[in-house]
Amino acid sequence: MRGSNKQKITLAEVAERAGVSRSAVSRTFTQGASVSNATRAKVLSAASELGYRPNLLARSLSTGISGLIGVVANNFHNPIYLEVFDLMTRALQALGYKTLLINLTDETDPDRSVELLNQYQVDAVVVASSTLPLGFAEAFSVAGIPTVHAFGRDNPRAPLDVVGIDNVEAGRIAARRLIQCGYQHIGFLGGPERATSTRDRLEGFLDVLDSHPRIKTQVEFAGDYTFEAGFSSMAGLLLKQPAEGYFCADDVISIGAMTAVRKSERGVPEDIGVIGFNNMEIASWENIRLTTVAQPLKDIIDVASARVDSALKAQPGYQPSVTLLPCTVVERDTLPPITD
Amino acid sequence: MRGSNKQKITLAEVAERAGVSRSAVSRTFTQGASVSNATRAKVLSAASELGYRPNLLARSLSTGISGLIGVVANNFHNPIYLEVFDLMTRALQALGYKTLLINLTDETDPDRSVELLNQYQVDAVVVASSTLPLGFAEAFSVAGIPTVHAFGRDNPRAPLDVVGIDNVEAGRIAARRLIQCGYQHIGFLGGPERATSTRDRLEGFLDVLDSHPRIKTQVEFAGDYTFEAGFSSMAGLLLKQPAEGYFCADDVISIGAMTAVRKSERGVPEDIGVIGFNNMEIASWENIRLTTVAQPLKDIIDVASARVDSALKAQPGYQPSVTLLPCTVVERDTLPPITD
DNA sequence: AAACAGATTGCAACCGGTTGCAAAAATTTT
DNA sequence: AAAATTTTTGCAACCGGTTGCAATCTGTTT
Repeated sequence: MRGSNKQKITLAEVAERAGVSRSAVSRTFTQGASVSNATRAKVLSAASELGYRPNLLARSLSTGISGLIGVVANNFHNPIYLEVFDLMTRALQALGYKTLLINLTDETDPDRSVELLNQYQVDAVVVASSTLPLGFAEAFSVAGIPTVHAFGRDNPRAPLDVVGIDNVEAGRIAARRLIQCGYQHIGFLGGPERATSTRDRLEGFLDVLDSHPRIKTQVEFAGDYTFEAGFSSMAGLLLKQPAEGYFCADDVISIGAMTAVRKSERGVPEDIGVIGFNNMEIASWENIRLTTVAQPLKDIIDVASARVDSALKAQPGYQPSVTLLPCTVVERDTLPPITD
Repeated sequence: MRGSNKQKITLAEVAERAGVSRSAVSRTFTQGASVSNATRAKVLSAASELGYRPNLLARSLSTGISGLIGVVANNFHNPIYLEVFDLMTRALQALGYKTLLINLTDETDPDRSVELLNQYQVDAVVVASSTLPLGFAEAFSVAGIPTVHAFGRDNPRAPLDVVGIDNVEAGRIAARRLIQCGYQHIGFLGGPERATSTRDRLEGFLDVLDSHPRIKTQVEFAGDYTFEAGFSSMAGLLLKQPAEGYFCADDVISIGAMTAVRKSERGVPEDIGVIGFNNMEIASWENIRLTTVAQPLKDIIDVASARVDSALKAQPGYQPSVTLLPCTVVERDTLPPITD
């Protein structure tokens, strides 16, 4: 007895059962269409007896609206993205959209992605990545797909909606916090050198340090957002002349770096202070307690999904905008307490 | 100059340009349809000049195949799911499917999910969760949607495709490994008590220990797959009479537990040994080096997606099957080396 | 009661594809 | 070269909805 394979019931069947036209049925299921209460009632009861559900794909054919939002990602190793997916799917679902999750890890050709998104008639796409080449978001936008770039940055080449953090300011915040510790030698241990997020943070970082000419600065890049990269970069630094405190590009890198420091018989924060980035869950663990710069994840997602929504309901004159949200430092135990 | 809003081009336009019928165009874009090379060539060139891409949603209307696979999840806090999503999207994409990611965190009513999946005409759904109530997978299957439950277990109530690990055997493996350490008092620090995965592992665990009546056993449940839960459960255990070695339900719980142990001035593995579960990336970190039971994530996903594929191409007599893959322990530094 | 406005309804065309069928064309057989 | 067969092609209907338009049905207004 293989499951009661429910036939899909269609509009026409409901119409017949309710003794009305197909239009009537359609209208009772579309917002703001004109149906009398009498027929609506007939239709509704027929529909529920039959268990009718409109076929949204068929509907999309006439309306041109699929309700599908492409969520494009290429970094499935940074744990914050799990939270991003959680928040994003829920936000989109709450607005009545569905998430088409596109993994671009293996993809290098923007046009192929455009094709893919187009074939599925996504209404919009949100690029959730700070590492995807800008060409992708650009290509989506040029192809006429409303695009919002979450965790992105202003891109003068293509005007598109951007929601992210102010990485330059984040770099400044970290630099100021390290200066507050009284350090005379401060290090920047960045992520991949080419990533714009890395470059922006470095810019802000150096910006602040420029006005403190006495403080020595050191700049280094971990190739990767991994423990291993943080560990080995720091191990290398320790062989030379390490700084007194480091701003690391990421919490995972920070933990790798801290592990290297401690392995060398030095203490964190006694000998070397560390401030991380992202405020991942792990940063709060009792055995880590990493002082770190937090990005307002939920806000970013909320703004991004609201932006999608309004881009879709937009008037012809819709202009994309860029929103950069501020970061905050969350104090824990890997920097010495502030000496004021 | 707002992006060159490409109009979508349709079959009809290509047909006109190529000077053939719409059917001819359709046929050149469908596998195994009958078109002469001559017309195929004409169509193809017209199509590429115009930049035509078939609208897959429209196609799905006639073919009844949407190419959409619902991936249903409800646990966005366990880092392994990030890897699951990565592997799953890539596997599905490689087979030509698209992933509709459905977040059921807030959902308690199976029927509503069925409705949602049905409205989008998903061809199949893979439930990627060991904690989603069985009623969901069951409801999908009953509604006639081919369902494969990844990370699930055999469910006698509804015959559906299951791919997961043998949790009972995993419990046995962990127990045997702890016994090898020569411990006379062994503990099971499980996840949520109601979860079937917890219960299955406990069953296997006790199964092995039953044949070692001299060994004392202790059973405790962390309410949650979190650091905090592991930490506080272990802290509680330490106040009483802790066992010599513990099998923890999860790597994160393990790390919480280890942290509690160390905070109490005891050593891991000298005083208390720990074996975890999942082999998450973090388990291999230099400062953790957790001995743990690994589940074959990639294999599970590969089998699950292959199962989806074959369920869709299946002959009428298709029978769902359950596949339970074996786990292996990966040795690191939180259990004393095996004394043989 | 007649004239009018507004609300409701069904018809039919359309969204962008697929596909059974019969006619036309190309190829093979006799 | 005619007949038989196979391949290719276009017509038209269909997938499951939506929607402009004109016709019908209400309820008002005078």
